[in-house]
Amino acid sequence: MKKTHSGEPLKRGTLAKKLKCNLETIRYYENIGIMPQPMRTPSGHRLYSQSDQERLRFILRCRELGFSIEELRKLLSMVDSDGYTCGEVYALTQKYLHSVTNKIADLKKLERTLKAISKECAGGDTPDCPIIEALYLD
Amino acid sequence: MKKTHSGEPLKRGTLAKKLKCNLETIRYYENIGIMPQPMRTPSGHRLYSQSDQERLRFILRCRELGFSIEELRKLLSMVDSDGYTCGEVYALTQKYLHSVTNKIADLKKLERTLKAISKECAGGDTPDCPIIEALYLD
DNA sequence: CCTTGATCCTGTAGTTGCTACAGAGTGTAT
DNA sequence: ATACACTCTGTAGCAACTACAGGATCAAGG
Repeated sequence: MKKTHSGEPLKRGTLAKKLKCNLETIRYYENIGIMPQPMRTPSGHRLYSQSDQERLRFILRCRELGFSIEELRKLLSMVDSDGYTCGEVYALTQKYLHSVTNKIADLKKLERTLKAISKECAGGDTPDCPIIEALYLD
Repeated sequence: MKKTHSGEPLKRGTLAKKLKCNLETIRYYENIGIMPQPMRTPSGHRLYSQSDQERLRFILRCRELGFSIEELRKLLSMVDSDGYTCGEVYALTQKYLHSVTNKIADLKKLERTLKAISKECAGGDTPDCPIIEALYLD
């Protein structure tokens, strides 16, 4: 058992466990170019530095917040160029926030519809369910 | 120009236009077995009967409501067996309604987070955006 | 030192729910 | 007759992963 100092480079599996993501996801992010090619041990195993780890955490957080990979790419290119301004990031975030707000509205409408069509139906043993009818008929 | 009586079987393209879905989607639903194999003209063109049309509309509506294909399969198998009870349909609907309600809650949380991290940021010309920092740092 | 089992490597195929082609065969309007 | 729209088939592509196969390498126990 090796003692792990924090700040030490980690292998793929260890990093995946630490950040609670799938092992293959990390390689996937490398393939699509949003994670850098990490250092390798002499035998070819990947080694993720502290800053690699931070970048992955950033990516995972953004994904968790629901940013698409393309939106993430934009965000990352701002970060990478180090030439972003607050305004640019704000604009991207607001645009995304907007889509989230819209999605909520859509889902609420859907919720209302589902509640409405299932209200008639107490869930008894009878066939001729009003839910099916609501969906099936004109 | 041929006069179209309502109730007449339609070809794929016409049905797609009528129900406002993509042409290929109909064939896809046939391939995965949720639409029946329709009649064919002597030369092999698909012809959709009135009941085919109703079934497709049912499918499209359920999809629009966000039911997954698997959930839809269950719903359809109930309809097809004609042996469903109100209770079964109700259970499926409630389960799905639950997932919708959860999704709304998740998105609202996300909305709050996005608003919170973008509040600090007025959108000026300065680098060092608090949004990036909120996502990047520990 | 050697073996065993965990971990790593690569490339590729599968997932969901479509959508879009290519290349060939029809249908229809003028 | 010819042009053009439509249809047919199988297959490939999309997002964003996830899972595999078949092989190399590493770490720990005996």
